[in-house]
Amino acid sequence: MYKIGIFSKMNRITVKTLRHYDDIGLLKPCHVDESTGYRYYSSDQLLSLHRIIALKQIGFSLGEIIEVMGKDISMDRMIDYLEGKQSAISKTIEDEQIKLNQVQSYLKNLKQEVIFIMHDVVLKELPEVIIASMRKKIPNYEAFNTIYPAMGKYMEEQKVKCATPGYCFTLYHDGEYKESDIDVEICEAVMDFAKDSDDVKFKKIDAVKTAACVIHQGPYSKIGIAYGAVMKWIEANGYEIIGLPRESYIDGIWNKENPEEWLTEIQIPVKLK
Amino acid sequence: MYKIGIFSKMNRITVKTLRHYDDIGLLKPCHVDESTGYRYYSSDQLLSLHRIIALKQIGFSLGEIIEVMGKDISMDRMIDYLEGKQSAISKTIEDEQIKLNQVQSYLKNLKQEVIFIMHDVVLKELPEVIIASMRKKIPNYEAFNTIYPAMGKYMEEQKVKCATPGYCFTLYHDGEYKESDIDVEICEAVMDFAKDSDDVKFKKIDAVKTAACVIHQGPYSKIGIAYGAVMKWIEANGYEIIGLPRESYIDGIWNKENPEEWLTEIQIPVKLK
DNA sequence: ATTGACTCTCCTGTAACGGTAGGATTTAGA
DNA sequence: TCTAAATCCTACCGTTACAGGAGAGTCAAT
Repeated sequence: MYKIGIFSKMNRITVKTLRHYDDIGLLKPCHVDESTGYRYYSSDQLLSLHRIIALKQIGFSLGEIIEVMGKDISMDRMIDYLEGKQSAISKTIEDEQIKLNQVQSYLKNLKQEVIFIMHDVVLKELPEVIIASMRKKIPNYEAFNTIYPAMGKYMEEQKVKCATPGYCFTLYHDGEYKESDIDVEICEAVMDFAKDSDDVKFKKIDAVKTAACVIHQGPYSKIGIAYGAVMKWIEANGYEIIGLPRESYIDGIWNKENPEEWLTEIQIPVKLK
Repeated sequence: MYKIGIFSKMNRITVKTLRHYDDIGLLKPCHVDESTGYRYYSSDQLLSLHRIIALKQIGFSLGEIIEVMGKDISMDRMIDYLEGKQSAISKTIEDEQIKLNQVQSYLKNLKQEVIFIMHDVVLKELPEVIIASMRKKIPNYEAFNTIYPAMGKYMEEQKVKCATPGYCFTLYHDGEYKESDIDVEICEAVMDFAKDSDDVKFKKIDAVKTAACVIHQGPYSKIGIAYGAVMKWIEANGYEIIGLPRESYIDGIWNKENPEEWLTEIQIPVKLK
């Protein structure tokens, strides 16, 4: 029969921890003095404690340890538990590996000192949405000024409600950068389907599990820098592009006078290579 | 100016989280209505939020994010931070890899069903201690009965105090298992140095950073099973032995009549290969 | 009897929110 | 214009596995 201090030293575990295990019912002392409340442990309990520590080392939570130690657990059940742990651990390793890549690409960027305005790349999910879309070949970028109003007008006529928050983006269908005859599709998230017109079509687009996103601040003429940053990031972090990039408009001519304040988010569907 | 709900949807982040960031001063809404307390965000803040999410994704704590975003942090400082993260992440990956190995070796054991009594292997540190030791060649295992009392007697004469908790163990110096002429060293942790005798020597032994430990319950004749279990574990988990195994006596003839209740801990200094 | 080493319970704090309660406000539809 | 639904607010508790500390009681040796 050992007092708590000595028992704690025998196992290189703190007194606090032993008391905690008592509190939660994981390891009750074999005897507690009624008048003083002193806890007394026996050497048998070293075995239990040993087991507890072993399970903790392989990532079991205390709750799980109570479960597997409390009742005589069947071997199959134990195997299930362990296999659960196995995949959980594998997952964390993968996740940490992804983080590590990201940190390293940040470091590389910072050290190269090429870009002073950092573009923070974030991975996020894009939900499924219903969109009104209009695909056109336009002669040049100026022509945006004509097609956006056209779609807006049609939607107003049809009393189509836009989604909240607004989500309005452009897809570029050309494989390459072009300055003329650009094949663009402008899209706006809506609440529900409506009648298609010759120009405006309604369709549902699937959710995107992972998209690499950056925000570009400033006029569209400088958006190339942001594109460059994401592309570099995607390359550096071992992802590949699996869909058309979206240019989502947050702030622009419609609500901000100063082009330096315009905000656009580039969203590129990706997956790990 | 967006209300919290819409702003949360724009970023796929919960309202709770935004309120939390407000509370801790990480991202204050650009305007708060004085009478209603309603929070209003501007699209500028998307940029900040984006950055916050990016930093979180690479493992920054909110506290750290406040630091790096609050004041204009120098690039060198940022590099320091990132390098810190880098090594932290590498460390977790290593640790998780170790866990994974352990889980897998458990699974292998369980599925083979060879051993029904599980031996839980625990890694722990062994502290530096001063010991009284007596190294002898003994003709057979029976002879332990003679040498232990001999050392005990000398220590009593010299009024040497044993350490608390008691730590008494045997080192086997033979490379191989032998049944006769066994080269053993019996050791007992003491409080301080004392005068050496011909037989009994005092010395300090270094701490062991990592030792693989199992507890064996039962008579010494069956301790081989426990040895087998640790050895197998060490092999399976990619460790190698870097010192003499210690057999530490917890319960034995001196306090338990029934040999089935005896407890012995095997401690083997190891390191990752 | 005193001192110092242990021990006890109880309370608070950690990180990053999630859940819920109870009440105020805004918006949409009738 | 009225009501109901949606949205918002603050405030408090719960999560994990303990650590730290306060204040008080206990034990062994001098």
